[in-house]
Amino acid sequence: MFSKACEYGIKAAVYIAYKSQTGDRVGLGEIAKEIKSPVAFTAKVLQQLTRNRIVDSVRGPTGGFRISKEKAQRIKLFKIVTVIDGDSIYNGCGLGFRYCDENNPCPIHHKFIHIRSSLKLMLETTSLFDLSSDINEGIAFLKK
Amino acid sequence: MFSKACEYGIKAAVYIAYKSQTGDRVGLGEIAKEIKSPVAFTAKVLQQLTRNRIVDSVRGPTGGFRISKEKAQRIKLFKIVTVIDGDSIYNGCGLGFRYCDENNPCPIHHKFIHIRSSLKLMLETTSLFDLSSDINEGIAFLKK
DNA sequence: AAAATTACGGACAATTTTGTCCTTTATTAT
DNA sequence: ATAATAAAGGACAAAATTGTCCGTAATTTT
Repeated sequence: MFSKACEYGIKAAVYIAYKSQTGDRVGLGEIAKEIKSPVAFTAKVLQQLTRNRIVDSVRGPTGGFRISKEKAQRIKLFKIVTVIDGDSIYNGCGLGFRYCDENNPCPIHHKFIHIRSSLKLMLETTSLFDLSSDINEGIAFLKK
Repeated sequence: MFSKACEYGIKAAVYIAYKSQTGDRVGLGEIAKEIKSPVAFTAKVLQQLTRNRIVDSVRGPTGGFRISKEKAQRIKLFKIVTVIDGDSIYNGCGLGFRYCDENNPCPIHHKFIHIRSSLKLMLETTSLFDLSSDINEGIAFLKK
């Protein structure tokens, strides 16, 4: 479904949002450990998120990553997925055709359209804040 | 969503089902040309479909691939996808966790469960016959 | 000012996926 | 029987994705 990079990106962002509640920043090392991801690779993904202003980073001691509560509420999964994986998951044709639409549908176009739009809607309506709250309340987990 | 191999597999199977209506077999060359896929790579995919008895192949002159009408009605997309890509699309966790379920959900588990199950249902209920009929009637296309 | 810490960024390596080439095997037509 | 045809299958190659290493830049502490 999503690339590994995107999976790490989502997990990292959720963890950062979760830890940012106390106000202080989280370091790369802690993030990678908590979401069980390769450190250097996670660093690359976080760079993407930083460049796209999804997370906010500061170098040096006491530095690290952070996402304000307001931002966590505003940023939706949609944004992260689009930045890392592009729009093909929710916009692309199920069979990979470049030009596939209502007027020129591939064989599975109509079967797929509902699934893709509900996926898109879910991504568009799920905020980092929603997800980090679930971690907070012990409803969801980032490990195991 | 699906791998390239799986996309080619679905297209090839639909085309074979479509051409099998007249009774005669289709060769690899024609299939690859019609679905615009790399010939040798498509051959590998067709071998998988053949080994799993999704299509039926015969070597030598007048040989080629075929799918009987009965089989086209019986074979669902689900089978093809599972054989080529495995079950991770409809069974796997959205964030790639090995153990993610109702009792130990990842942050997006509940958001995803509906999408995954409707994808699975769609794959389970769409037969090759359905798809090839649409080609037949000019409702859907395999090219462009 | 110097040292320590942490993200940034470039280059490189491993793995997986995608794609090619060529020989072998089965089948049919001559 | 022999030649021709078409799929099967193994080995190899290219590209994309995933992952590592190491020096640089920014920031804070001493």
